[in-house]
Amino acid sequence: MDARPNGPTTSASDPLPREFYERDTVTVSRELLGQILVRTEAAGNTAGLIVETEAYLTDDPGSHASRGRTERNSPMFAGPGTIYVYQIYGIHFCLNIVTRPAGIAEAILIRAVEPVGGLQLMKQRRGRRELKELTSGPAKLTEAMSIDLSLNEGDITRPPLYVVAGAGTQGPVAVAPRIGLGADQGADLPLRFCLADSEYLSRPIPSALRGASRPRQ
DNA sequence: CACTCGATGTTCT
DNA sequence: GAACATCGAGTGG
Repeated sequence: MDARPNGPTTSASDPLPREFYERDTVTVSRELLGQILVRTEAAGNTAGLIVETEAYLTDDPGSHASRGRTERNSPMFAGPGTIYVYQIYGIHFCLNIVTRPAGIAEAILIRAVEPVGGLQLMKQRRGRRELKELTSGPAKLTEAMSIDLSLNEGDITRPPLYVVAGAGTQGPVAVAPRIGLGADQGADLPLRFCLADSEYLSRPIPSALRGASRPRQ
């Protein structure tokens, strides 16, 4: 146990606290970049540096909650720090983290991470060796880190799935339209956040949005 | 190398 | 039928 005499007993490897998530969803989406997603389990631990997120907001036609509460999206209404895992196309899983207080359905989709721990395990689960193919997509990272519906409605502030402080955003952050949404789903809203220099993005940042902050290839 | 297409199960749009 | 995705096969520069 921690034996410090006074003050908060937090250290670099402690999960980020609930207060981190209980803020404006766009702010949290940006600030998750550069933090580390950790998955602990008996088979071994895996970890990834968060490099890409997307915000899904209230009255957002792209959100699963845009037409109200259903059995699937109910974790989105369950308060800050709630894990929302959904199955897409019946076969893949995507990881979201809820931000707003209970009753307000906003969440952040984790779209890509950079592998930083448990690489052997990730390669096994993904059936691939190339680092860039392990976690460069929302359903790739859940496969690599063994994230499925068993974690749905869980708590992102404690094991077996949580976030710890990483280096944060050191390089430029790119803001772009979200991926995979139709014209009637807010396809143009700038709610995708990326570490612009990362090699592990799910898709390239649109060239039109990549100017100023890019040093030069 | 870029692009297209079909197939894969579950949920709700 | 389409969806916040991925993979592999096929086609064409």
